[in-house]
Amino acid sequence: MAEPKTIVNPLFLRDEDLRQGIEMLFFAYRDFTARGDSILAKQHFGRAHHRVIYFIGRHAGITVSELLTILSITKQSLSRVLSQLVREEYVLQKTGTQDRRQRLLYLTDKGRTLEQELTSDQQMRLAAAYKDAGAAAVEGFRKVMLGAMDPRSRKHFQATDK
Amino acid sequence: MAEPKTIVNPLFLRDEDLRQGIEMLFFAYRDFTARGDSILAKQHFGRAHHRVIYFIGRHAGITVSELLTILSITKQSLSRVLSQLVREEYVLQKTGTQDRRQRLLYLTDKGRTLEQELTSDQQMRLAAAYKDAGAAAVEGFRKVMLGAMDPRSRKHFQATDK
DNA sequence: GTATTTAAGTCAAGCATGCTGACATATTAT
DNA sequence: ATAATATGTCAGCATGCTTGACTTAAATAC
Repeated sequence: MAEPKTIVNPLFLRDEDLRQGIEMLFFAYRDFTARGDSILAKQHFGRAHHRVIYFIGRHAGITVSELLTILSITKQSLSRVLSQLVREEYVLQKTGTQDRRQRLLYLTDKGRTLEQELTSDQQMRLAAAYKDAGAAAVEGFRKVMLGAMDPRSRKHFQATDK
Repeated sequence: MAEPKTIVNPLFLRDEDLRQGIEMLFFAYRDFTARGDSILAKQHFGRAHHRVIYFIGRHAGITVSELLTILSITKQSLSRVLSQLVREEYVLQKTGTQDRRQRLLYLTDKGRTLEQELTSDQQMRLAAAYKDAGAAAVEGFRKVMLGAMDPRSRKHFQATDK
């Protein structure tokens, strides 16, 4: 306690404060995704399936390459997950009309049902946190989260904003 | 667009608002960990090594079972990572004095150097986000994050608080 | 109209992270 | 002496991500 061991303190923020922030991200993200993981495990799916289903649900008609960009993974990684979801009829592919090379992705009814099950759990969890924290806190949460992500990710929240 | 497809709207929070929150967690967490992942990949380590090094650095002398509790993984999963870190001299094990069954874990100098490299990147990132957002926003961020995690995780931030 | 680029898919191999189950050893507690 | 606890280990399995090398079909450029 006598000697501060960190000289790196650029903004009057203590090492301790920043470590708490780091840990909050770790614990919140882990706990936030745990329930979905266990739902998915029952149908032999993983978190990757959740992300794919989520973003197809969010952006119906998204192309494969757009999805790759959002997820920042390789097409080989996506391929295994996506082809499983198509094979088991959670996702439907339609050939693009403008560009017939594209495969536009949509959720089937079955896919939408699963998406809702997964997403609504996270929504309820977040809604409860938002409610407890209050509107001002939510605005602060959004500001910090936007600041913590890459500018490239931040763009997802600009056009989509209310 | 005529039919609202989500009836679940318990707190006057729109589906859209909650989805943005979900996505913010996804993007922020991913971007937040990406740099560390790439540093670790160079020494053939992964994110699991980071977490172990981080929490040993944070709680010098932590026991294996305490570490397992924090990380919420099995001892078999930890074992692989931990024994690597011990073998490559990032982590040092000392037999407990009170209970000689325990292995108290400490970072070596080499471990502390790596820990600093990994953590300082995240600290700088978070410090910048905190600074841009302002003190009130940081308090809001903390409130929401605490609300989003499990009560069990929340406990980590109670005793440790300023 | 041929050549190039682009969108998507596939095969193969490799590594990291997690899991379950089954034991083994040393030490502490009853 | 026996039981419980802390730690470690072996084996096997699923998942998720990677790089690299190709293929096919369609659009675009020259």
